[in-house]
Amino acid sequence: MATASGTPVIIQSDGSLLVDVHDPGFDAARAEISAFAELEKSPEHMHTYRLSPLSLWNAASAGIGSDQILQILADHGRFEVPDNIRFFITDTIARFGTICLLSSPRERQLFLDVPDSTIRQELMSSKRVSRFLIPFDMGDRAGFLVELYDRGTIKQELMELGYPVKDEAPLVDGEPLPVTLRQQTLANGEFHVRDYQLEAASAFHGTGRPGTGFGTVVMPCGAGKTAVGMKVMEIVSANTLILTTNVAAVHQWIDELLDKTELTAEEIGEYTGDRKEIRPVTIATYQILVWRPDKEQDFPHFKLFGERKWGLIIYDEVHLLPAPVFRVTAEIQAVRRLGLTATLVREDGRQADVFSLVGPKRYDVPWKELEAKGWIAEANCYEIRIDLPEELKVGYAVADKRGKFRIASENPRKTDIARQIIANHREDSIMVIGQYLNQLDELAEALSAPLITGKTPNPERERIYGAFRSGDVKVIVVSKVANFAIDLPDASVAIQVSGTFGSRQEEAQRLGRILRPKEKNAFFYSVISRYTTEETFAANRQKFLTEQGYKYHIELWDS
DNA sequence: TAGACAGGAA
DNA sequence: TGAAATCCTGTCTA
Repeated sequence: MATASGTPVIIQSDGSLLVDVHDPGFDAARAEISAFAELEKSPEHMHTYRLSPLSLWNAASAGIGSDQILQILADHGRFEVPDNIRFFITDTIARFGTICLLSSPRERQLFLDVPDSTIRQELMSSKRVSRFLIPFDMGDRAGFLVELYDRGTIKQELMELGYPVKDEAPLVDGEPLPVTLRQQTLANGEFHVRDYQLEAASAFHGTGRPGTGFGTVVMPCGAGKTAVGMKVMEIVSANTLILTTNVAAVHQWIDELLDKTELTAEEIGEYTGDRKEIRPVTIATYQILVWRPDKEQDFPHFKLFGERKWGLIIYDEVHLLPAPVFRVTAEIQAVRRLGLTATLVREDGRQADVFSLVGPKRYDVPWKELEAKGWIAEANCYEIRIDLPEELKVGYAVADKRGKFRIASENPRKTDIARQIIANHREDSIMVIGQYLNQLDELAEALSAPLITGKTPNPERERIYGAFRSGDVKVIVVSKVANFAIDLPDASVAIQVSGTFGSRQEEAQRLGRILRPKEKNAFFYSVISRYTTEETFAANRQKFLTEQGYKYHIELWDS
């Protein structure tokens, strides 16, 4: 048995990893095991990670082998790795690569290389998979022929069966288009792609190695995912389709491309509700793609994918990729695909589809590392727990689940707390974020701060943003627009008074909002009603940040 | 041609 | 679990 210090990980035979937060080896262990395990729970003393097939396959596709994983577990493990886990890891990792997709001598068909005859039989006896397969021997290799257009679907189906396909079939280059990054931008002077952004871009492209050129890059908000995208565009230098979540993001991509690449305005097209330009570089929203006149009909804008010979498709915020777009994505597996995201977690559980159809995780960088290097601000996270006022307690007790959450969220004492926090940050720009419009109305009134919601007309928003940016206004109150609006100015303090039911994404995004002014420390306060359902959901929301190494300071305040 | 607004969708 | 925001299209007005 190893020594007591520096061995924070307890590996259990159910596939969970318990990690002791107080062990001196905690930080080192967390950094290493997060490459192949997902954080499940993170209460104060003991964090739980889980080994899943997907978490292991992401590691495998990044070139991490089972020997290396077992070594890491041996190094940090307090006890020996249970036998079944040892087998689970070796077997699971070995599955990645047992089936490969290669080019075949036949035009319009690919070769599925399945060396193991038992697996070949298993595939043939599966109804869902066998209809795509034509038994075929390529030289001395046994396997199947697959139609080119089934490339994505077959990967999806095999993943379902527990066989992630290593896709090494060639990609098409698309219509060439020279893309050159500027050293000197029009707006801000010098422009350098940061070292980690370069690493991400080359991890994605792998200098043309088979099996690369598609995949996902995971990076926090504010770390410059756009720069990674532009670097990849430069490497690929072909017609590019960029898909984003909203019109503001479309405009931001266009502005960035004009500012930081030699592309001209004539080469860049906007494909949204407003305009339908299709140019060598085209930026579209997901929503226009999934729009259709009615449920019976097909998606008319899917034709965008066939309008040009795209050499690269960039999926911005790939964790929000709508389900129907997966269908098209399945059909365009020969095109290079880059997914960009701050988190691979999808609340709809379609992580496996992202893996199969966009590609495995090629690169991620821990927030804490960027913070240490000074690229994003240092964050202090506080959870402040307050009591429900006596007069609301009875109402709370008799309310149903959603009623409880709402009462707890709208706890009127939060106003006072917000006021106190603001008083402690006289010099800072402060954003108060919440989810219920009534509550925000009252808060804005009480704090005499401007309020921005979805209904706020654009000119009004601009005016408030301007005042906030210049420092004339120190405090603004914002609704869920904060989750979407990318033109929102930076703040260094955020006070969250209510949030969505346990959405990890949302918490991450909101913290990301305040990490940008890197010369200042950032403060993130989450105000929670004590002894209510809100505590449970808040705990879930925090999971993602704890996974990234942030520590929440929990404080009890009474007003 | 641009905007404002209503209605539906996911 | 529910509320809110967004986007798209179509229509009307100037």
